[in-house]
Amino acid sequence: MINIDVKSGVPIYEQIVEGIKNLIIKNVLKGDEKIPSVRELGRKLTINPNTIQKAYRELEYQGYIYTVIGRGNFVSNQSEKPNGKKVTELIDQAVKIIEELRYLGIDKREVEDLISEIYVNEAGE
Amino acid sequence: MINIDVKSGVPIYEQIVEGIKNLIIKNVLKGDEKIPSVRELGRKLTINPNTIQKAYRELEYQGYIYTVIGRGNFVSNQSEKPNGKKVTELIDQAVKIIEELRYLGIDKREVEDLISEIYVNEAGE
Amino acid sequence: MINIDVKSGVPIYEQIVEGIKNLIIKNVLKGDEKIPSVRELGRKLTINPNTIQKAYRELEYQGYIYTVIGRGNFVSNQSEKPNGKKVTELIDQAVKIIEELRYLGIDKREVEDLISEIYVNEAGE
Amino acid sequence: MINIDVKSGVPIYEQIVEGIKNLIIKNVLKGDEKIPSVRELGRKLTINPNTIQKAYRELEYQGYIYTVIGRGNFVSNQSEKPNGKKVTELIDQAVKIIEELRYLGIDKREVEDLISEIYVNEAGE
DNA sequence: GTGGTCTAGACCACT
DNA sequence: GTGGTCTAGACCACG
Repeated sequence: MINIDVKSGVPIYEQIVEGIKNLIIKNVLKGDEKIPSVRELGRKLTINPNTIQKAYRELEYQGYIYTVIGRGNFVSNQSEKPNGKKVTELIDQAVKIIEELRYLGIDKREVEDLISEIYVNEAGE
Repeated sequence: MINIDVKSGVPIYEQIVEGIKNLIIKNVLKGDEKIPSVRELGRKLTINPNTIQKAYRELEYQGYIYTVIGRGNFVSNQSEKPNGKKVTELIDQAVKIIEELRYLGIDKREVEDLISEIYVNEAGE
Repeated sequence: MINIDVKSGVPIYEQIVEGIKNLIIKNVLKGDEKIPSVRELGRKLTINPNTIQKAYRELEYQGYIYTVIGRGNFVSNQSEKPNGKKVTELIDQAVKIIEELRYLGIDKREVEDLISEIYVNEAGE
Repeated sequence: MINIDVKSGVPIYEQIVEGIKNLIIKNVLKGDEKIPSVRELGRKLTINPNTIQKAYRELEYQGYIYTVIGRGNFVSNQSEKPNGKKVTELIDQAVKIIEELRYLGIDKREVEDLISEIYVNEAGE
């Protein structure tokens, strides 16, 4: 379910963070669902469990999962996540990227189409 | 014109890349305009010229500036920039961020307003 | 009467210790009063009796309850509790926390108000 | 400057966090001052640098230090620290401890004396 | 079996 | 030289 590219230069733990976050955002992993144990995922991806754990700890800090010692890691319920600062940061990032796209000749229409595609399933959740 | 924050955790050379790129995108620095020499910028920002050099090499690689040996570094003309891969990457990044914003409860309208703000000056350039 | 939050990261047995200790301190559970059996509390909180057992052993070690084999667990009388080391430890903890509060800008007045609130019912007990 | 007790049961990295935090709170380490590198402190305390780093990362999360890659770790300026949630948590902890002290027979006067001792140097900073 | 901590040792990126 | 990442392997606490 998660693809790791060790040659990409992106830290492995970060790829795992992005991968799991993506599964949560796409609603493949749902609230209170158990995610693989550090050892299990380590075996599957042939990655050291410590690296997985670093990823899981980061996900916990960001509010996407919670840990129950002795039982495993679970997806947080969205409603419990604190937003605020996080949203502001994301918006700043989005603005920077869209400004660059604009500079490179992508016009408003194309960007709006992108947005529409992302929000297309809005009713369906 | 460029603000460096050593405490941010972002590598200094990368902050310089982003800073200059931003000036180019915002059209403060125009095509074929000369940008400061590595030594000059190093003095101004009290940063090691090697770090500036690294940033300039990265900007050149990304197609934002070109170097004339013995004369200095200059802003590329937009038309000369290769798009393709770069645009695709940026779009991927944008999609990921907007998906996350959507997950965090930001609705379509708010994102569209953002886009409109960025593209507001489109005619005027 | 005791709230367990498995997501908090605090071991469950420790939450039970704190919960019961709190009921004793707040005088909800009084000296020589019987507390629920490990099985009974386990059923109520849907927690493994072994975990409750561990909590009770810890409470007994700390002097808050005593066990009569075959009869159950009972709240100790305050006068029977050994102080000394325990009090010293608690004071050390309190000092550390208040020093940190001071560093974070909380002034003496605010801390004193806190104390007053806690000791407000002193006469009435 | 920091005493580590490997037999205490308290994780080493946590003892380091507490130790450094204490030096900062007591103003022994001042704003923007460099703290020992992970390797240096590791050598001094004969502890693995990875463990030191874990402690430093935690201190960074808590806002007590900041890291400049390639240069080292530095004490944050107090004014830059965000408070809010942290203060509330500390107050909750303080209340619990003082309630327990009260139960164990420590009277209001003794606790107030403690506060006065902690705040005695207030003018001197 | 689960996560949490720790060590030893290695390699890389940043300045 | 500094921090950042990663591995391999070990031991402990929790439930």
